[in-house]
Amino acid sequence: MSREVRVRFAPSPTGPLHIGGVRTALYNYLFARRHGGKMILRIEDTDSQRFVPGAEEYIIESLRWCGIEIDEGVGVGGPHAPYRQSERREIYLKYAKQLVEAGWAYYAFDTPEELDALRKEAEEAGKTFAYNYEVREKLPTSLVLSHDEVEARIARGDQWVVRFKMPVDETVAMDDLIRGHVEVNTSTLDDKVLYKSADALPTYHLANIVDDHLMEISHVIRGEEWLPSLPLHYLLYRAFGWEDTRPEFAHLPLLLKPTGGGKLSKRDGDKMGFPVFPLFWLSPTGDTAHGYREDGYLAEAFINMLALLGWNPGTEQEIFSMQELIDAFSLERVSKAGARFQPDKAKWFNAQYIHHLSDEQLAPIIQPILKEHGVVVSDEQAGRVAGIMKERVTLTTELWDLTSFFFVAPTQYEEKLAKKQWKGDNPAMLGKLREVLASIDDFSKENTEQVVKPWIEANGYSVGQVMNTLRLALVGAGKGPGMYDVTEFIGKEECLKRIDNLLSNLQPIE
RNA sequence: GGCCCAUUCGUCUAUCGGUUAGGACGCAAGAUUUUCAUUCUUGAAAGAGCAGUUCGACUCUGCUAUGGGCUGCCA
Repeated sequence: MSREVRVRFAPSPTGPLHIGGVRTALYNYLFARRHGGKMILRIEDTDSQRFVPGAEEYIIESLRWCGIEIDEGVGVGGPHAPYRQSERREIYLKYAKQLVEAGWAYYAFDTPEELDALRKEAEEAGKTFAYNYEVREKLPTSLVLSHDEVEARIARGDQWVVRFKMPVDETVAMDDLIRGHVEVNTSTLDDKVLYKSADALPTYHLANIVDDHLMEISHVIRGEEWLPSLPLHYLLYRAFGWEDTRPEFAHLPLLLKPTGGGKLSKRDGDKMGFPVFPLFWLSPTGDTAHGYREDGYLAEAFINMLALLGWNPGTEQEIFSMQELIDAFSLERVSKAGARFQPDKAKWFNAQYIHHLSDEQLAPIIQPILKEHGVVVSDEQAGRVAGIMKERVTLTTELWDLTSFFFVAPTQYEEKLAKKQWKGDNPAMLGKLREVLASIDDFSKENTEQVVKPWIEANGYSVGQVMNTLRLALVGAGKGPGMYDVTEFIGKEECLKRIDNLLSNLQPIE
């Protein structure tokens, strides 16, 4: 009885995919994988006005980065190709006509300008204009025009649209996998446009139902903003006679702004200082937007964070690999209420992931950053440095500031630390420490510590005093790992050089 | 305005009629520490309101309030 699970992610290429869209794609993907089904990518480019070049490529690259694999669709092909709606035009016209012939839809000849005027008029009268059963027979449609007149108008090139003839006073009973049973009376609905002659393309509603049917989609998992059009979609399945294979629906809660009201929008990111897009975006008009990838997030952490925004496993586990998400995912555990997006939590997830990376995994992440700053070292060395510092990394973009002193001697000294350490006996003490270090042959951190520690005690210094003065010389600032990690990595020669630098370049404070 | 959806700590959430309402982020305090971090411990912090149903409601029902979505020849 249960058929093959086939889900689709169907974005419209009107700009970069934002994280709400990524989450929708992710839930579709998890559901498909969980049930051994197929994930389809369909591009819904039925709005010729809002098409943005590059958006489709951006969407595909984003999904790839996130690890969301497409089984069938744009970029991969498949048995139902083409998967771009603009390449399926003839299909929709045929179905639109079928609906008109069966009496489920009609031609309407109003112009957009005329409708705008009607809306304005209604608004001034304190009402809302709705193109519905109350007004459709007063407007120039095939419902009132003679057959010949309709034919003549079409033949002479008048612009027309096909509208759905919404039934009057009927209850549509629907079931949603997340929200349960929902009922709506059709009299509250209007006659939606299904097809427009102006660009010979369908609107979302028609294209969506036709393609989901043709592509044998079993489950439609999409954002809650589509819930209001679900009755229309149910009715369309009925009008086409496809009710027996109508997919099941699941409407996901929306992602809300971190503060204030409303759903997360594309502009929030730069305004509030966090990315709303997976990848950096450069629009054809030159506008740019931050992306998680370029801002230093790991795809796995990003996905983990997104997965838990609106879904939870019912256990206290928080860190999930993609495979673990697949194994644990179910639509029943998706919450109903909108989820406020929390940038801080995204950072926390990222830090967790970075902390658990091995030196070998860290190397390819830090290498490009080092190269950018002209540092050429082996993967082994790069990984080692990243490994030493990873516990204080939240975003990979911080890696350079955190590790630069391993490769580059300080050129200036942090005032706060200098004030605290570069006074009293400390300059003299550092001079003596230099001699001690100069006498050491094995600069491994264990050995250095073995030599220096007794020396500190024997001379009555405190560990903090010695280490922080040394830190001033080697790092130049009050940050970084244990000093023996630093001495070992930079080596004896560099170590002594940096001490000499400090000794000869900075006047003691006081 | 109309229609629809939702409502547990500041935020993400657990709970599916009987719990000291649990966890996580963030916040605060303490411990560790060689700086910065990390880590650990502890703490503050919640059932929108009002009626019902019930021996008993966070959980079920209704109303109100609040939030959100839709109301385009956009998706």
